[in-house]
Amino acid sequence: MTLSQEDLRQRFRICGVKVTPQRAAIYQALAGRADHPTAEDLHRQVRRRYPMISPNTVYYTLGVLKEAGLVHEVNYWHDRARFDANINLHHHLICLGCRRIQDLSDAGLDRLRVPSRARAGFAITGHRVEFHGHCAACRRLASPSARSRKHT
Amino acid sequence: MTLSQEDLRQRFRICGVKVTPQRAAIYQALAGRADHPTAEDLHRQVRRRYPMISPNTVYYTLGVLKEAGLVHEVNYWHDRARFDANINLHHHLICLGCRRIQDLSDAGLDRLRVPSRARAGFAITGHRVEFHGHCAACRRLASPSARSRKHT
DNA sequence: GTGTTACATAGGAATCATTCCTAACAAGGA
DNA sequence: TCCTTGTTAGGAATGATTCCTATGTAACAC
Repeated sequence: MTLSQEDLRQRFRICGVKVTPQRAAIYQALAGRADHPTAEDLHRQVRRRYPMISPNTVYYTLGVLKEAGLVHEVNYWHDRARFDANINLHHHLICLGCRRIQDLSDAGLDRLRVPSRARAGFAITGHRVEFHGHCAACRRLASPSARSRKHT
Repeated sequence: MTLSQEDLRQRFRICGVKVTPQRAAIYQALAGRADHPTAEDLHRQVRRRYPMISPNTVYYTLGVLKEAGLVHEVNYWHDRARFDANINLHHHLICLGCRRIQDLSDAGLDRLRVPSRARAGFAITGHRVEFHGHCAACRRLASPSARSRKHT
């Protein structure tokens, strides 16, 4: 899903993000893919057009775009593995403030189904719902600046 | 939720995992917490009892327990950040074989709610559903050994 | 036009979670 | 007791990401 240069400029302008050739290339590369590439994937791809582009610029740019809401990071907290001894089906409340993860059990959520035509040959073995928001403690602080700059 | 030593032994035996003091301590530490600690968190905690325990042992043990199904890793693919230019609410089909992530749009899933009493003061701002399974391509391979040893 | 400011970029070093490698160790069976 | 196999600790290696810094560049005054 490639964008016209003009659409891209406008989209960036609305979000207050300066347009540069590198940024446009990174965004276009991401928008043109149906999967969910890593920074390295994007770097490899963009490098074909801009051989001098550094991984650094890709990371920096993705940070800027994320901050501006133009792109999303698919996997929150990719930075460290987190473990759980509760192996029963359950779901998670993820606090965007303190990054803590609480368990949530809900029979309704356990029963989710999606129409098979939407799954395109995908054989589903399990699922999990994650809710994002702010826990009681973080809401009490009520300071918007408390939202960590990292990871959304 | 601490376990009696006997319960733990039995649980491990059922899954074919050898019991050692370190393993018991790591599992108990994990089972005793309501949040979802990292390997480092667990190491710090277990170290109070076993000052000589190495981070390495914690990683190795968590790997063994995960393999045996005694613990779960909460965040799949924590190892790399993955990005998405599609900022509309949508959900994901995650292939456990090739680790690819497909988008899934479904109005029903967009409307999920959980009973407020289950949320315990948590203010929800968004949610996302992830389905795990095997994509058409990986099913065609149909080789159970294709499931990567890493990351479940 | 020139200076100033602010942000972009590239390159290299640094960080840090995780894995790899290896040697010492422990338990169970022959 | 010897062998085998899996466990542990320590240290080195890896690799994604961040930090630091110098240079580049665009906009904006002066």
